[in-house]
Amino acid sequence: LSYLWSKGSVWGCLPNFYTGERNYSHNSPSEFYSSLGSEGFSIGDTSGTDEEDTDSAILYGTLRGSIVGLRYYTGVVNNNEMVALQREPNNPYDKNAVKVNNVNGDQVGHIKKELAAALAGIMDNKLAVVEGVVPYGAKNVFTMPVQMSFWGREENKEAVLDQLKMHGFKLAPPLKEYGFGSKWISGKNGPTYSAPVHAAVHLTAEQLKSEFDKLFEDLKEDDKTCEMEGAEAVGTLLLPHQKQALAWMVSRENSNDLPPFWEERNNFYYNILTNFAVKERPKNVLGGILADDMGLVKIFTKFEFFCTNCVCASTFIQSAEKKYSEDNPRTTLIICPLSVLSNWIDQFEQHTSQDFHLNVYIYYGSDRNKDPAILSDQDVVLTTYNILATDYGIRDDSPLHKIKWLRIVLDEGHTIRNPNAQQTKAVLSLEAHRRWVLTGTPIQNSVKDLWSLISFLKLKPFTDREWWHRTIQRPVTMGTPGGLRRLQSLIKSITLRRTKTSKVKGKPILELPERKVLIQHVTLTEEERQVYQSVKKEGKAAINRFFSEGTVLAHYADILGVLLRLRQLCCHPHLCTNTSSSFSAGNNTPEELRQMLVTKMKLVLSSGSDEECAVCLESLTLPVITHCAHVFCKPCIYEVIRSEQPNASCPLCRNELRVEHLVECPLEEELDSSNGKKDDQEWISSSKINALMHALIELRKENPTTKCLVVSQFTTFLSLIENPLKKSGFAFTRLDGSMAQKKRVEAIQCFQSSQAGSPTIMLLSLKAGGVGLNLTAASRVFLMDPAWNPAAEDQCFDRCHRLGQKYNVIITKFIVKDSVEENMLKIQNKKRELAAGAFATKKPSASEIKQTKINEIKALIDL
DNA sequence: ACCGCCGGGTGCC
DNA sequence: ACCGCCGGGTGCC
Repeated sequence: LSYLWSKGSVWGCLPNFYTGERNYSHNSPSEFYSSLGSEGFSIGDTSGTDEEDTDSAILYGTLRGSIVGLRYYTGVVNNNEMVALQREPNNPYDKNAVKVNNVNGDQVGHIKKELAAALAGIMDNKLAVVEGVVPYGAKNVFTMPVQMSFWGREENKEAVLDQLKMHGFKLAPPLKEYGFGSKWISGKNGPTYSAPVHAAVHLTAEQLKSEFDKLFEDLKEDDKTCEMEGAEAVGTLLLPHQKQALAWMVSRENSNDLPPFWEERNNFYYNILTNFAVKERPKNVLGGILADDMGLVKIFTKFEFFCTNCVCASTFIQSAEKKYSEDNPRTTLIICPLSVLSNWIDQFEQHTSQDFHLNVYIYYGSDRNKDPAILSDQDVVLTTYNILATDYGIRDDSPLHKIKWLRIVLDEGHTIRNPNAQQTKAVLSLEAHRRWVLTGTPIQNSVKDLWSLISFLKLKPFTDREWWHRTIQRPVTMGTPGGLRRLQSLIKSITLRRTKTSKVKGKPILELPERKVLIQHVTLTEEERQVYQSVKKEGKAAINRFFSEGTVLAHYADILGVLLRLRQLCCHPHLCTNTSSSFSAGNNTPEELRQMLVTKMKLVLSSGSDEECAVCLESLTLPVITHCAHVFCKPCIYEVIRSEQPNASCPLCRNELRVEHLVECPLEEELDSSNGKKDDQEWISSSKINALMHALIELRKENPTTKCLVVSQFTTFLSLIENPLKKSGFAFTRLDGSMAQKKRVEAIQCFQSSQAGSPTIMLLSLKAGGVGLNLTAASRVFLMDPAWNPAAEDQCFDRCHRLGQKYNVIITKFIVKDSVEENMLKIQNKKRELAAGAFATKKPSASEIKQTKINEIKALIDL
């Protein structure tokens, strides 16, 4: 039958199939694996094809086949061992070739050609994923049997069965025990049935979520309760749970244990999930995951750890006599989001003493030194995910990828949870002896989120997505018995989890005072209301027009602009100075067009709406704007253009896309929406300022030493608030994103001081500083304007509601009645519900994200 | 004998 | 591979 196949006559209905002209790429098994159902997928495509949706795959059935040509290859397998089936379209003898690899990636043989002819089309068209297990006969010299399972989406099932039938094959119903343990049900297929059953019952999202919550909390931490003193060189006192963490981390870095799921059996090392065996002892991860939601503890612990283990491992302090080399590197690479970079810098500065000094190089900014020799001569190199991805992605000159590091620390490690994001690829291709992940939320949406982290830790065999998926992810999401237990034992062996509610020896490690959130409604004056209503009326009319024209997405930036102006008007009339609307789309000069696009991009970036890149679905790396006014990461959109050439189109609106049309954001400028300050304008108050001042003065009467944070997203608003603070004699300080590092540290120290006369108020911009920012001197927070994302608010509140807070924390949110702010509160609540119930639900596609945003816009402006 | 049968050479895709 | 397949040697009983 195979000749029919290769002539393509049977497949006339499938375009571009086996014409012999197509360029096949050598997909690795994992690439193939992850791309199930993704052929033809394009972002923004609403046809329903879902990227990488391996979760919804069902088992079509199984088929027994044979692996031939064993004697030509070195790869060996055991009975019941899993094998990977991989297409080999460029095989000179048979373009249908399917090769068989063992878990280690060594080739075992090929699928017999008649069967390969049937599989090739199924695999190339991604109609099904075919997985193999060698049931027995592993010692055979020339051939061995292989039990294959076919997985795919429901709608492809018929096509798969048809194609197999055409080649004279028929699937047998699934074997229940497939892929688990060694209990194989006979080698015979028995009678065949026309309708294979689905393999397992799915857990409900709720069940999964509760199982998952338990996953981390149930860990028996017997081995994680030894304490260890910090190195003398670091003269900081450690709390008991910090000492425990330190001891655990040091032991992890010097671990001799077998990695999880490996056992020693008569001089071989067996992986009990895949049944793979090797002679050499598999290395354990030297490192692990610190899933710790206590920002401060985290900062200190990681620093203490760093220094202490440098001493313990004799890799640093006594290093003067030691020769560094590729095998004995010196440098720890720390990668973090930009928002916490300054915390790390602070930490290193604060802990530098005469006795203990680290060479820290901050690999950031356009003048960063790209000489690998310089970098590998540091003790610490600090950089951000964006810098790493930029170096790695666009030009091919990433010095960070030319060095084998002593240790890599990923701060906020969940940043890399998307395996397709540039940042993730850049991180996964770094080399190091020891690896750490710091994250408060190792699992954000589903088990999938863990793969990048596990892969980063180089835990075999999970670095290959096929084995991760077959042994962990699918058993968990399909609710296969034991699946969760597997995941739990994996997590347990490499993770230290401490939360605010964790207990050590029966005692909570942290007892935090209460935290209360109050909402204070504010009514605008008649005058303010008039301005607000007129701007709203105008904006609503424009947005209505966009809806009726169907151009909402094209005017996304304009709409954010309208909402921004309304939010500003709720705070103070002077915030809304940039009233020049960009609705006009006349015949502009290229320079005017460029300026307009830059303005739009800045608007999107500064609107506080947490824009994501629709390609990688992460926050924007090196934002660029297209001619159609959509903003993406530069590496992401370049990739889109490259892969779709010569005629690339915008992932969001399908308009023409060209590299030369992309406009970059002028870098590192302060992205404040309220530019063009008008200092000459006479100061006036506003309803919100009045409400704030009233509250502050009342508070001062009650207790003059109480310290407050006054938080806003608009730094200009903070400036306007300075005036009445001065007039009423308040001592205050200020912290916002535009301040130089030194000034920030000063402001924080000054505010945290308990000395008489120290400032009682800090004007704080919502996103200033990262998780590590410690403002526990404050026990009151006034949030002047609501944020789009409730998590941003919570993170801000946690800056004072954390270890070290002695008083109950009261947070007051000012919300203007009958305004966009009230609607924002509703959306916040929805987001909270969504976040709580979102576990195991599918990640929304780019178009779904935009649709959600459109719905939000409607709700916000009362449409 | 344009067969059958024998036994040696050979062997993935 | 203790197979299948190939192609050369061979040929009544």
